[in-house]
Amino acid sequence: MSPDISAGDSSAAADTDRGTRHAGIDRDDVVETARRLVETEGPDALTMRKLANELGVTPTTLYWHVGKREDIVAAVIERQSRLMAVREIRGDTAAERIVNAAMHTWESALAHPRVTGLAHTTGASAMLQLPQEIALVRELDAAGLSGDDARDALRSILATIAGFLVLALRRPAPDAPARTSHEMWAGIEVAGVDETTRRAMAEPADLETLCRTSVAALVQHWLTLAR
Amino acid sequence: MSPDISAGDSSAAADTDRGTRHAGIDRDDVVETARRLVETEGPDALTMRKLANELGVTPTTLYWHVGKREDIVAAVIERQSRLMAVREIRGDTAAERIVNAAMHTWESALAHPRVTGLAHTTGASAMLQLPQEIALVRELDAAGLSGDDARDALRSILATIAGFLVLALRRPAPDAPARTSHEMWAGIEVAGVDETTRRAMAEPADLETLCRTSVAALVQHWLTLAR
DNA sequence: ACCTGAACACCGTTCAAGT
DNA sequence: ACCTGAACACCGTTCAAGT
Repeated sequence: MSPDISAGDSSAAADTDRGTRHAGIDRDDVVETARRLVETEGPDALTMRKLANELGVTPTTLYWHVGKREDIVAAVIERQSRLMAVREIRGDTAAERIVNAAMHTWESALAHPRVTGLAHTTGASAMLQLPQEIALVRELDAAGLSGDDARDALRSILATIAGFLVLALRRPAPDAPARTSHEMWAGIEVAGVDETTRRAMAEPADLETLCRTSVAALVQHWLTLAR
Repeated sequence: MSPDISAGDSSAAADTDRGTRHAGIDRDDVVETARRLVETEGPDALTMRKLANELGVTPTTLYWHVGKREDIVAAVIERQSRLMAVREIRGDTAAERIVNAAMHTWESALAHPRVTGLAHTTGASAMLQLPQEIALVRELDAAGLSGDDARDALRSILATIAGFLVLALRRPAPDAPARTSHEMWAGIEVAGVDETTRRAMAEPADLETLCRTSVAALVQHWLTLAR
């Protein structure tokens, strides 16, 4: 759509022979353009031809500068992880600070849903949120959790957040029927379950609140192992 | 690979004019063959041409009997969910029975990793595990959790299990580098983190044990709202 | 060193046509 | 009613060739 060929805000690499046989594109331009493409149009829009078109080059050029699509995806995620700043951690008690640090991964994921989705389908979410993960480990350590206990607590907390993120980032295809859990409960009859319970099941949950509550419960559990 | 054209154990639909212009295929054959294809070769192997080939027909025929690929996927998952029997729930206390019921979703997912993976990428995991979900709600109800509290407890528990399943089902491409969290921790230096902690982070976790522990902690939390 | 053109082996989907 | 053949608009990737 946008005829904007130049690759944005990278400081160096000015207009060296633009328009000649050399496009003047470097690896950084490819990765950043790919990242923007994902962020604005979603993971499916990241095709070699579309990306090449955006840069004003041929798909083959991408292979020379970066590599195959998988490599471009990895580079995009690594770049995005550096763009996501680690926010200041607040809280008076150790538990509060841990929950706060944990919810930072939730927030930064929701702030970039499409890149997060890409990372998720590629199995590279760990790479994307490594900085937040480190910050979280520091808080666990400060609370007296170290070694294997710290690792188990970390994995437990992050797995739970990841599970909620899957639910939160699911953008339903506008036509498709009954995919979410509460939609399915709306259309069934179940024996042995209270009717008010069944109706509650048919309502969507407040995922953010529920995620925080769940994480808090886990933190409370893991802190019993501290010191 | 296998030259087995006939579509297995569906009772009706015998050999009506096999080999003529009518292939004698019906909707059930398509869905079951698709399901087996996913189970043996994974979600990526489910292409219209490959599935048609397996059935000895043309891709277009699939559109007549079932519909587009998305429809076939939905039918496969719905069929698989009926194939997965709900196992008996054990446990002396209410908490034990809830954890046991919850872990049934973990086990049945791991028993069919490829179909689960397909359901996961399609956002249809809820459809796949609806029977186990209902069984779990019955246990929550029996423990004195009903209405909104039961719903929140259910979503919390299932999200956590889903998060762990994502980790457990991730089959790493044989070449790809450092994708998992512990692999990344092996290759970095971090200030402010204990060295023994860092080494612990570089070790993989026992996901099943950790999942059960986490679910148990959540159950303990939610049961405080019971009655 | 950097980039193009053409080609290969795939996809999902549609549509007219056959029996 | 059931199925085929041909075609369209896409994919990722490779490879020889150009400047």
